[in-house]
Amino acid sequence: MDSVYSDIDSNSCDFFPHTDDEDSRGSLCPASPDSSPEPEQQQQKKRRRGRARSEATVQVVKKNRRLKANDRERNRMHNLNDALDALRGVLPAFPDETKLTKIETLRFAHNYIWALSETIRIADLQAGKSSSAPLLLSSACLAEVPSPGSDACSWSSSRSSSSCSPAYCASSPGSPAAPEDYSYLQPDALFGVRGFVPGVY
DNA sequence: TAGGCCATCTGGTCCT
DNA sequence: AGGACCAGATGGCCTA
Repeated sequence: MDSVYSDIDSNSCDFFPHTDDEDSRGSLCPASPDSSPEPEQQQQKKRRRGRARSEATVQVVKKNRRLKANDRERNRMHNLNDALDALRGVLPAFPDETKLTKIETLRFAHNYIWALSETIRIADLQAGKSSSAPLLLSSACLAEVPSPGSDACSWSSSRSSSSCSPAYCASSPGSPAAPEDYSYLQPDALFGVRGFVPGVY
């Protein structure tokens, strides 16, 4: 097995066995700040030693760096997927138990949060309380969420629907359903996430 | 077989 | 300088 750094070890300074491309060659062996100026011949010698890495070694070093970056990127995406799984875990389950896709999960979560907020708001109104208080989700409100399985409503899942679709009206969304009932809290109604056709579920 | 979803790789950009 | 983040490309798998 050929050592990645064999070339470096034999040709560059021991303190900076470093890895970079052509641009950084000049910094391979920095002179100590307090060192007095050296003869031109010695300086040239050092420059030559710093320059002596082969092209193949540079390629190998770059490849290693790429592999490392790939590994980090993989871990990053795994973390992202773990977070999505956690999010799926706290959302109401679908009747057919099929796993939500990533985009479906995000849209469902968005709608779910909106619906829970609506629930709180309506509950507050019905209780004769002021609705000016900030909306906070509580376990009592979560208990309002009915079990899955009802008529589906549908909304366009197109990306251009950010302005008026209930799914995207986060601050003060227009109600996707009659404000007096809670049917919109049911999973099917929450999304249209799968482009559900009414009556299919 | 086409289309959707996904994982991975990759190069660019931004941030610390 | 190195890591995080992002978006495009690519190929595999699955389903209608």
